[in-house]
Amino acid sequence: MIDPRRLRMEIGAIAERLRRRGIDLDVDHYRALETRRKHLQDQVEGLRSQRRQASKRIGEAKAAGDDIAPLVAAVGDLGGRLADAAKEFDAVRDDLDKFVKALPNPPDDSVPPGRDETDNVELRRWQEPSGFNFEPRDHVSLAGTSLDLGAAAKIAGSRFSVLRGPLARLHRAITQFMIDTHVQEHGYEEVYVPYVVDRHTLVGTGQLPKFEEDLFAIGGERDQFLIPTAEVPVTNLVRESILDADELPLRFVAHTPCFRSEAGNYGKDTHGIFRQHQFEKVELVQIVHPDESWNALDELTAHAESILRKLELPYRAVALCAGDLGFAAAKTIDLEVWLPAEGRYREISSCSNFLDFQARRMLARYRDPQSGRPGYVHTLNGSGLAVGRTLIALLENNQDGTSAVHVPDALRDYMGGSTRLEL
RNA sequence: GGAGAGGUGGCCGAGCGGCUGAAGGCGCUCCCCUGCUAAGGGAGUAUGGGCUAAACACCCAUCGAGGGUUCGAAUCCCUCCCUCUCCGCCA
Repeated sequence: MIDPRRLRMEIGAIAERLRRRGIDLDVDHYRALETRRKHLQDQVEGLRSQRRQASKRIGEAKAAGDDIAPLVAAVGDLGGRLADAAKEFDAVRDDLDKFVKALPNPPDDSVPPGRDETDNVELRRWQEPSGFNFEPRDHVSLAGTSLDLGAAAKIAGSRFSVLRGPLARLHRAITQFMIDTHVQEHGYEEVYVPYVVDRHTLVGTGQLPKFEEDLFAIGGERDQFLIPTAEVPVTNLVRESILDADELPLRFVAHTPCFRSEAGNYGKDTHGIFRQHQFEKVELVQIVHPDESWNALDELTAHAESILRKLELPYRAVALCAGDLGFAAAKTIDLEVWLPAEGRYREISSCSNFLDFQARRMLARYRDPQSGRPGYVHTLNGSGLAVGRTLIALLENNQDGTSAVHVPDALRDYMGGSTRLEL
């Protein structure tokens, strides 16, 4: 959430920055709401103050044994006027709140301009894709009977998958390897969290109120949703709290399934398991001091990159342009892995700095030891990595023209010592 | 799912419908005293919002959440949520 005070004072500048995202902020609408808010708040608080004084006097008169009837009469319809004004004020405040909560995070100045992914800027590459002296097969072909999309469709519908035997094991091995690496080498604390969250939690990280159609609602009596990413429950761990400055940074790693309805993505990536309604992800989340978040973004991105390197997967890092940025992010670095069958790089991790945007929504603060006052923390997260997509990348990059794929050294211990996976 | 108890400030814990943003204690911060330690004395110590260039002051809100009664609600009524104990069921 954008700081309401800054919005009030520098709406023009903020509108300018949001324009980089392709957002046209309705400044007049905002100003009108804000003017009414100011007026009504003044009125409501004034009336409440009056009521308080009057009630206090009645109390004192009563204690003194005086007749309170005239005093009560003098209050008149103050209660009624207050109720009317309060109702109006609440409505305006709710409108304003909705308006502000629907505004995305303004891009950081370092974010490249552009409208969509074609304007993203490549930052670096690691290992050029190795050529094959045969036509590379895609992951569906390589997986063979270990990937049963038909069975998944039968029991759940499209965009779900069933993995069997060696493929299921590889999927699990990848997950364990990633968690262990982040815990042992990068200093993250492993957390296990609910896969179901309530509305309030999703507002905290920014999925709601704007993107409800992308989520899986539990339905029935319960106003709950399946998590679209571990970011949601894990970041909300610090919701409505004031942390000691020396507790920071908090670094969490969580492995969870992720559920996305992705209503707007029909017809996109329909082949194989690249884009699914349910997928697994190992997620990195950091809660940091506001001075540290840009450093933390570099570090977190490097942590995710180290997984790709250990798995010997060619990748590149890309800075998302302003128009391609997610709602809550001030800046995002995507990691894209090389997929030989597609002959291009595809997203496998997305590392973002949200600054205080989520913290403000969540009321996640820390105590500044200097001033003694609470300040908002900064939050970050990144996939480290998406498990299903890592699986795809491993199959496709490690094929050798046979029915088997090579298992990288990093995974060998997790695969019972196997160097090759027979599919 | 059934029965009961309870949700108050960082924690513990009071709180006749009015003077309670909230007693008291603990903790924490600062100061004094003390030749060290222990003890002691004093002051301070919620969050959000408004106002402000900003701060102070001031104003408003908040005692699980939401409604209601009342001139006035932490205190009364209703609904919901959560925690704990016992029983049942169960990975």
